[in-house]
Amino acid sequence: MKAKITLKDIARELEVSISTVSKALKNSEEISRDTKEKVQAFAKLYNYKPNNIAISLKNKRTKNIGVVIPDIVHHFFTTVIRGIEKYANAKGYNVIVCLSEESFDKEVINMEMLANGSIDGFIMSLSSETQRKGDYNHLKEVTEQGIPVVLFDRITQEVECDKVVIDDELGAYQATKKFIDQGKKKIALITTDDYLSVSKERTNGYKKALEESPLGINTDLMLKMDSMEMDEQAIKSFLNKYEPDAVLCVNEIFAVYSMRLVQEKGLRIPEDIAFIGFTDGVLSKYANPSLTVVAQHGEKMGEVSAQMLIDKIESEAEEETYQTKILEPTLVIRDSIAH
Amino acid sequence: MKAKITLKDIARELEVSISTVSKALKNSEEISRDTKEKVQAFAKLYNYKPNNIAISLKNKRTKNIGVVIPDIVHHFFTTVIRGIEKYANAKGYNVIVCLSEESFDKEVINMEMLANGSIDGFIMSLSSETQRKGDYNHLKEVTEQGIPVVLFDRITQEVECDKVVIDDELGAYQATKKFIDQGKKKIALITTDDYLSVSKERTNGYKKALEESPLGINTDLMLKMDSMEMDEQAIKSFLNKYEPDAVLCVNEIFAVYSMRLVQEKGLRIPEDIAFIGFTDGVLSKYANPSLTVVAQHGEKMGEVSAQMLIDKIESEAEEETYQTKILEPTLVIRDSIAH
DNA sequence: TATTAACACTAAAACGTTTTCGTATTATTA
DNA sequence: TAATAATACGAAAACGTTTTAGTGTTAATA
Repeated sequence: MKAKITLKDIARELEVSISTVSKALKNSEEISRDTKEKVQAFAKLYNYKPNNIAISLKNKRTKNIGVVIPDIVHHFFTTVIRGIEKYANAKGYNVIVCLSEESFDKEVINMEMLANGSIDGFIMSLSSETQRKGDYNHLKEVTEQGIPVVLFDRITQEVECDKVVIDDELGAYQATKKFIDQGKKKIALITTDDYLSVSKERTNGYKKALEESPLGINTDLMLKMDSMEMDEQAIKSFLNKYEPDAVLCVNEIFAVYSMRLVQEKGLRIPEDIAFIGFTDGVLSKYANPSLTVVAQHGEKMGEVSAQMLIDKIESEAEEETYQTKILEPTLVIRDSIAH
Repeated sequence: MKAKITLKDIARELEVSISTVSKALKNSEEISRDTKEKVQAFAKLYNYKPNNIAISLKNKRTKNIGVVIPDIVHHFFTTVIRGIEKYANAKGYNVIVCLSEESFDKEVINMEMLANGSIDGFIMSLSSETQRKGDYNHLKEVTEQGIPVVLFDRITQEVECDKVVIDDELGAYQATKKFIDQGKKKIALITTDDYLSVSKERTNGYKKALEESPLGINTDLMLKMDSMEMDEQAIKSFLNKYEPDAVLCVNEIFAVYSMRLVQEKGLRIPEDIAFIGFTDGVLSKYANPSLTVVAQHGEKMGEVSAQMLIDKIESEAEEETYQTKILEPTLVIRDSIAH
């Protein structure tokens, strides 16, 4: 086992001072060519690499980004992480991932753990419990300490920081409009409770499109699930009772499961009943029929978030100006609707 | 913006030395009750939290774990991360996630980046390129430095370290056996090239089961794809040409896609042709029909990996003894086979 | 020849902790 | 009363860097 070599070791071996070694490795003008060559050769030979922790302590920059998300076993979040990782890595940053598991307490604990010097900034999406409680003090404390934060997807207006969202309302609006244009008459919505910012937006878009149309809003056709978890029975009885000819679902799973239910009843997709979901994950692609979805471009979202955060981290200026970036969703047309 | 308070700040305010503050906060016997109360009250008031970086530098422990995986947009890896995160977090460790994107170079760069003090140990699964090249010097260097490594799932025997795998051979064996017992006669395998350790094991299990049966091995019935990526045409012509009555696939996607193909041809699942896949992800659960799979228990694998790693990190002893844990897969029976 | 400039290098502080060792003050014992 | 022990605290080193402010030597200038 060969331990890592330090500046001190090199200095001792070469009988120069630590500062000389440090400067020589940085190719400083102050050091003679001879010494530089000697030091650099030695460093290379013994594979010297500066200790990240020491550097972090010195310049109060860790080159780490903290990412706090509710759940990692979710295609959308997973693509966001990939986007963050891609951009951050290119900029020399590492990504520390913490999962809140939709719990307020875990979110708080994770943030506190990281806020004590471990990271230069946060990228996060709020847990459902946090959004339900509406308690954002942990976020406020962090921003007050001067640690930059970027919120994405599940955001709140109560914290002043950079934000990245997709236009969920627009996505739902476009999807609903599509149904209307295709002559669907009983357009249903399967969503979750409004405490999730995204569900709310999507519901708004759905309503808006219907309001603008001759169809108008029929609240009977709106099913609100208690959580993102599947309640198979609720969906089953809803579909049987109201027999919609089009269904917009706020995620993939609701949609795919609903498709299976109506297929078992002998209905044809999309002729008898059409489906559009949210999130362009594996499920949509490989479902039978494949599912038309409002794509959220998670990877793009991750990249944008990382870019905004790193810009803030690296900007000297202490500007207190924050922006919200709104990404446009796209409708990915597949076989669950006519085309 | 209120900056973080340090020991020095408290010492100055309270007109005591830094050491006194440090000890007081640790409730040291050396310090008088009066002073301790004073210091602790002050610290609480100003929300003092020790700086992680300084502590890391001091005791050469970062309480960070580096996780290097080929891809995060994969249900299996995602569940492993969750398992790691869960265990690590409970032990006070953070998880730094790096993606190799199946690239050897990225794997090397990521490891080098983290190995310079940022982490106390690695948990990783090899990129396909690394397995193909068979170059494990980056791993060897790290272990030689005394940094503990745990390899999971995609492992190699050429590096001495702890390992966690599921018994892929057994999983494939059991699945194939299931087909045989159900009277299937033309049992096909859709796999990838053997450079992936897991594909190899699974192929072995498939062969073993057939060898033991009257059916024997028919290499015509084994389709090797070039990579984990879908090649729809290859699968299509394979299924059309050999018309198997049972198919074992090394992942979900191959299976779900194949099921759709045969359904389009009018075959009934599982009567005419049955399917079993690997990885118990969302696809299997929501496919139509739902897919029987060999579950890999990713979360368990993550937990076990984290436990092995943290044990090594925290064990004083410099024992050079490594173990390989083999987890048993389970067959999750769903509608793609008779039952 | 005396002064200045250029060169090549070193000492030391700083980042924020922890910890060992030392010491002044008071209390206890012989 | 003198020696010793207990108490409560501080100084300083250490972790591995970076960087500022010197410093001694040689070369160039007046």
